[in-house]
Amino acid sequence: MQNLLHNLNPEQLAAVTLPSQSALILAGAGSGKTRVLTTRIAWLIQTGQVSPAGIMAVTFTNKAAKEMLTRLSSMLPINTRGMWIGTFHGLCNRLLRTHYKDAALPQAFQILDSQDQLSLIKRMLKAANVDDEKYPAKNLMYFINNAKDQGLRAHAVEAYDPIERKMVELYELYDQQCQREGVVDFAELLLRSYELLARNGPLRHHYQMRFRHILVDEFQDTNDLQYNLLKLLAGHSEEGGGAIFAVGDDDQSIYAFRGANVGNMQAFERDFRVENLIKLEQNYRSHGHILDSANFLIANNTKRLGKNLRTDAGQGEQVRVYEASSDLEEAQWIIEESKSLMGEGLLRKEIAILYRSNAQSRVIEHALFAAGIPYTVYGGLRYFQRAEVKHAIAYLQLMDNPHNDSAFLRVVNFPTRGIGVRSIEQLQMAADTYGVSLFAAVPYMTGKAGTSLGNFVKLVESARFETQQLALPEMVRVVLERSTLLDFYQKEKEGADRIENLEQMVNAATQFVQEEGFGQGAPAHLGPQALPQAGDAILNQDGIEVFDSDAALPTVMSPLSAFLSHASLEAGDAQAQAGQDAMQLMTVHSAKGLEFDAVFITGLEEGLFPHESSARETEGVDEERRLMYVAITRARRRLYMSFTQQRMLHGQTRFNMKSRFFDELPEESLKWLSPRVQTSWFAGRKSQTAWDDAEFRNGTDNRIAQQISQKSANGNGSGWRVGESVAHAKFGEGVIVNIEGGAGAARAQINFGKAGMKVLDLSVAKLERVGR
DNA sequence: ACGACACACCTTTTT
DNA sequence: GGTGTGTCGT
Repeated sequence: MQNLLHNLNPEQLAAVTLPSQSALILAGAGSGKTRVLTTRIAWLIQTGQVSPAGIMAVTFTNKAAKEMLTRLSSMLPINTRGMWIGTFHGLCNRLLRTHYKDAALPQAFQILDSQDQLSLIKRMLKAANVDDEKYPAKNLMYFINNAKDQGLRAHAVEAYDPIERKMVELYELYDQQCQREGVVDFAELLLRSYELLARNGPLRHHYQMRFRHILVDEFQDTNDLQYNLLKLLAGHSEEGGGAIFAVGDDDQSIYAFRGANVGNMQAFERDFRVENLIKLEQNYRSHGHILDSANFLIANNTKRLGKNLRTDAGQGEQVRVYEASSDLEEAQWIIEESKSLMGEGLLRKEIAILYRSNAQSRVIEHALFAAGIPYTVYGGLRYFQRAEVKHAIAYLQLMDNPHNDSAFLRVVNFPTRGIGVRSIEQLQMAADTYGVSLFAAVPYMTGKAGTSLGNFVKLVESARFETQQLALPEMVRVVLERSTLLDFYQKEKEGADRIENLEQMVNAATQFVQEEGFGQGAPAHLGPQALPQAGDAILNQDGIEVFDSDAALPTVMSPLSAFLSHASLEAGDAQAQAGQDAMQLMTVHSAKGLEFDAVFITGLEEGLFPHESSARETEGVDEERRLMYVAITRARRRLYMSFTQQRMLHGQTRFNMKSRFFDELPEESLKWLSPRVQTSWFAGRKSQTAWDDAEFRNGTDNRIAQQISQKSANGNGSGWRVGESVAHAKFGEGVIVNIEGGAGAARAQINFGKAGMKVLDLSVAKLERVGR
């Protein structure tokens, strides 16, 4: 035990060893939050306060769950299998699989990912003859998911106008369709679990008694439904329910747009009468100037629980700020700075380039590519989302649950087998009239269409029959061949990668079977536990029946069903250029939870960061500021910030002012690098030794050349320059967007931000240069 | 059934 | 600017 608690600071130690009551841990960035969470679990078990089966730990991502399991098993020599550690969705899946009957789901229910959900909605709208101009599928999807995230079924949604009433109606229809197909969307996993526990007293009681300790990571990201589900699981303390150990950071709440409710932290304090609020403010990550910047900035937010990070590391270096003339030049600057960082011995993978929106990555990628620097971009297409993989999965889905219409439509004519849109239309009509799935409607079809559709059905059924006795990996292999997917891509010119991905699926299945214990022997159990396990309860009329051996697992769930839910819940990594030392490009959102020696925060401009669409909402800018806070706190030793005068976005050149966040940072922690470009772009360029002319001419983009001509055109007698920052007595600070007319009669269009866009006569208006 | 073209979209993301 | 989707013509 000494070992476990060794090296914890006083606050961490206090948190880890709290009594068995609900507690809120306010854990700042880099304060060792995961360590506290896992040590708490280990300590509870080691001191005999709880058995592994009494632990539930919830995270938001599979990555976080895995990390927790890995660390835990290195701390304790115990089988983590009895614990429920996983994502909200993963654990809800486990619950629903175990109690599928009570949840009114078919045993082989399948999970729709967002793509499938959207296609189901589109299909439904078409079948119901709904005007998709008036009710776009995406809006409806948003509407439905929002309602579900708040725990509302269609009948409970309040509609205030005819449009909303119709949406509610379609929501109801959607749920019916899902039920018919035996599929659930992501939000449904949670809502169905909530309803199951809310309605089923004995079951609720069972789990309340079982989970003595529920630990929640990133609590600030919970939505209303997740919070209510936790409340239900923990029960009231008077009833002797378990304790919730919530760890979160209100300053890092950046997911309000997807329903997260920071208010849950205060609600939790109130609802659970939290007596133990512990703040972890000791930061083990960043140097002083970086931390000062973060603290200074976030102090501008009201409505905080209040927290100030401190570090024992020295002040370190100042934050370096750079004003670029354009997005291209910004990219070039990043490359020069990175090169010198690497010259200092920094690994490429220790350098991160962050941006607010994905669209910004292109210019940077382009420049990195031209400079021959290896890089990886986060947020690409995941393994299980690739078209060819989804096709193969669809065949497997049909074998496990033929009523999944999304799967049916995806592959009924892929590879092509002469089943056209007409046949599908007819089949759809038949399915509608008889109220059955497309698969089940096939026997009603006659003629040529009937024959070809019948053959498809036969294909699926024979594949299912033939693979019944096979282990999952072999089953996958057979399906790849029987579906003729492999043949199809063999003939494709660019099919090599796709074939490789398909073959990769056999490996994925092998690995899955091993990790989840469907094979023989005791598995090394590290995967997130999305499945019912030995020790989980099944409730029947007589009471509670408990699995006592792994042998009981297959009766709850076939390996195939398990694998399919794994594929939906864990989309897999984006293309893993594993092991490669490459610079890291990502949005600020996806950087959350990561850390790097050096970080570039780019595009710090009004309208971009903070993003213009956030300015309208009252809470919007606060969330942008938290986002900036997250960005700053990613850096260990070196932090760079940049903004540009001119940027190409959505095919248009925009002139933005520097971000308001610069005014919220401590001046003494910033080091403004002198801009290369001020009065003359060309002169500025020439002074840069790093840019030789060859590089310039073969450069990343000939837009640079265009800029020169533009500059010289504008750099006429007016004395002012497009992109230049100016100050006006009444309108405040602004940026020159355009200059019209010649010397003497020049007028400038100026973006004053809050004061709006103005056109001023340069010979009259009193403008001052804002230079750095 | 497939390729060509027009058109709309464009903040952030996990499950 | 770029991508992805939808419709049309062959």
